[in-house]
Amino acid sequence: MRVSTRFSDSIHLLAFLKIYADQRLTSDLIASSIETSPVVVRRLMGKLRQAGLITTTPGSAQPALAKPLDQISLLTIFYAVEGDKPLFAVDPKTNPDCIVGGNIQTVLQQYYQDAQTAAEARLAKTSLQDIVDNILVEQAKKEALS
Amino acid sequence: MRVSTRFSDSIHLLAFLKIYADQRLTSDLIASSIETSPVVVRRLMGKLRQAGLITTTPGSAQPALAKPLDQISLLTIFYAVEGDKPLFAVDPKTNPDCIVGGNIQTVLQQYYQDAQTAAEARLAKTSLQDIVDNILVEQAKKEALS
DNA sequence: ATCACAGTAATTAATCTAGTTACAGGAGGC
DNA sequence: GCCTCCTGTAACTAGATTAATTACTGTGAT
Repeated sequence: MRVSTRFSDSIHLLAFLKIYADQRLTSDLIASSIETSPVVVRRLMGKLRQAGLITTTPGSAQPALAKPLDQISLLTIFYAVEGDKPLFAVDPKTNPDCIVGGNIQTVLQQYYQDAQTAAEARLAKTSLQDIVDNILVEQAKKEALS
Repeated sequence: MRVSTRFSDSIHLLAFLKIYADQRLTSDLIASSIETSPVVVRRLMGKLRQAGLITTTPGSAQPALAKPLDQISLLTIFYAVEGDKPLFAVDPKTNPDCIVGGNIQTVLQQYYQDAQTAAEARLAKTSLQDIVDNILVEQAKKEALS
């Protein structure tokens, strides 16, 4: 698994805050939707809070989105919870006395960065609003069938 | 680390086969350039052979590229050694009875795939020829300075 | 004061990667 | 044939990362 489910779970969490805004948003309730533990949820919320995406109140179950949905992109969320690690890793330890080993890192770095940037540009195009909209559409489809 | 150094090391290995084609290409020699063990090199070569990128002879140190350099893209190599796993993981276990948990996987799947496809398109644009050319250019720069 | 909850550290278990050891079998020289 | 060097692989080990769990401190509301 390349990128941990932290990213996926964080999107889930933020969408949950919006769609169930009328509920008491305890970490327990959120955890039951993600099917994880409340501690994992609180840790995720900690990262999202540090990134300025949500506000929380210690002791009180009232997390809230800090920005409008359409101003939170998937890329913003990605950086909040996973952004410190590159998607593609360059082997940092190769033989500097070899023509290949001595130059491969420099060469790969640029191509890897290009590929990562292309993926990030895609993530930047999608907002949490798109995610929430799509979730509601999918839900409506299900209900139409039942 | 998202993508293991297998990818990076495989590119290294293939470039090495080209640049040092005049040497006895034992797994030991290649390993000394990547700074890993000969077994790791032979395992990588196994995957590259299965993918049709190189030919090898059991018992004899003569691995060779199976295609022209410009017909091997970074994407081909990526698939050969890492291609079975997505770059972004969707949490497979969420609560189906929740509007978010029940639909998030379907929704994220598409966006994740788009991001991965964008990265892959970038990798497809670069060939092993580009890598080898760049390595030789970098090496020439170093030699010019000394 | 009490109760429900957030925030967070520490530990555990599962998974993945890379490295190592070990060994079976092919290639080629003698 | 036999010896040596090599590939191909399996099995095991060590380290890193993730997610889950336990346990605790401290806040907010009643």
